[in-house]
Amino acid sequence: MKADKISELTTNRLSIYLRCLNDLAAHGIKTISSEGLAERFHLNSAQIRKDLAYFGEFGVRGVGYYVETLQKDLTKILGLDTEHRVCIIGSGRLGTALADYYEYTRTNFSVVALFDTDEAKIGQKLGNVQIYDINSFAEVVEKEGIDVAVIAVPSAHAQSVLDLITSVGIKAVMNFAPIPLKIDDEIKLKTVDLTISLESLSYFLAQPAQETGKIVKPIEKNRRK
Amino acid sequence: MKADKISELTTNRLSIYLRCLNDLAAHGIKTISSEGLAERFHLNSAQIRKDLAYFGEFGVRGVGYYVETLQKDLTKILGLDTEHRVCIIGSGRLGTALADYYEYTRTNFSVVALFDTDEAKIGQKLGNVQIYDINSFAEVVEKEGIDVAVIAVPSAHAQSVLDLITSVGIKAVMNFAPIPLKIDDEIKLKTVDLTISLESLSYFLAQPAQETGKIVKPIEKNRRK
DNA sequence: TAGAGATAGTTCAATTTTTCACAAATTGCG
DNA sequence: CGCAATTTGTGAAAAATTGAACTATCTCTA
Repeated sequence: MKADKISELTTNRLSIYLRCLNDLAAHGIKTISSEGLAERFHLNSAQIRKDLAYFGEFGVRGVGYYVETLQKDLTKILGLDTEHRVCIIGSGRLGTALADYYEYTRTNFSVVALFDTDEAKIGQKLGNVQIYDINSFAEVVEKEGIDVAVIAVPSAHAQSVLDLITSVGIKAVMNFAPIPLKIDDEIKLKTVDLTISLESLSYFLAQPAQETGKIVKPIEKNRRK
Repeated sequence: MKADKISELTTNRLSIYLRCLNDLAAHGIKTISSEGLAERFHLNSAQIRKDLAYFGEFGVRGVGYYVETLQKDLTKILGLDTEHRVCIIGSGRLGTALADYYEYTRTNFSVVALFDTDEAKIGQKLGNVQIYDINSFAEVVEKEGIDVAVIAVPSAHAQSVLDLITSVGIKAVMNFAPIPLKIDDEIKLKTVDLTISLESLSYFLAQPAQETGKIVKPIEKNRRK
């Protein structure tokens, strides 16, 4: 199949497939068909085949996919075989929790710096990660070879932090501030919005108990005061 | 407009609009047009109008939307005017960080219980939230009037925890375990996958520096061993 | 109070994403 | 070896989502 622009929905699913394969491998399973994968993990087999087909031919007709081989292929496709150095801007509750979390779940990303504006925090360490003054951002990024930034500051400061991040040439950014940010085309910004997630549940709970996502009465029209 | 099935993409955007309105209100702005909202927050004006139109007529032609009124309407639509009681299953790093985070960011959700299997943790308190034995799940849910559950356990246990949650009648679940879960139709499961988010950045960084999301060489075909 | 200007609500077209269904390829058995 | 059983990869249909264009409505000014 043509390897053109790949949708983010597709790459997100590749992440999921990889974790499913890890699970299968841990259970000693050697080969799996798309149908088998779909059944075990509540996925759609046609979608699995199509997603994989964007990147090459990994399967063997009549057999399925070799778990171990596909694991390796996906790892490579997702770039999980190269290391990245991450900084987190904002060493508040969320920032420190993230530093902790990412430290703990060993991945190819390692947190090498935290940044803050708070005099009381600057100079301290969280685990073995130094908290730096945000004013020294450019030089620390340079010195530490940082290529990924995580925004964990209050919404009001998120845009200016993003501008700072892009100004030093970092191209991959993860944002936890629940506000839309303006980005340049060449930047990859991934927003995780814990607020939306909760409000999504809130909306669901506010609906009369029927199927998910039905609405009943439209609210009456506003008029000029 | 017809108020039929509302897409989750739409309700997610309502959350975003609400935060934009909060921002505007904080700046003392009284009215805003869809175009104005779109420009300030990098959104699409047609989409804003359409999303809102699913729920009623909130705007005044020739004027726009009244910030304060629309805030109230969206708050109501999203069910943010009613309180919900949340439990978090898994009091490890992630679980405690989430308890902390949700406690801190005052919303209409309050964390009222943590659950764990670890004897050392059971009976302790995190802030003023009790850590309970997972074996007493049903009775604590009943006693505390819990209607929302958060899964913050390792992937391997996520499905059985979800089954437990649904067995006691909880309908809204937030899942942080990075594995696909099987759910009943009447349950609302919202997964936040911090792993996917990172791997998404990893994929981006693995691509040759062009536009976002291009792929270059398909991997060669597998053959039977 | 009539007309110009602004802007919401709606319809329709374009795009993206998912799903279906089938031809092509591979294996294993008789 | 040849045929039945599998299962992939893919083209095309269907569904969902987005975006643009149009119409209706409201305000304000003269």
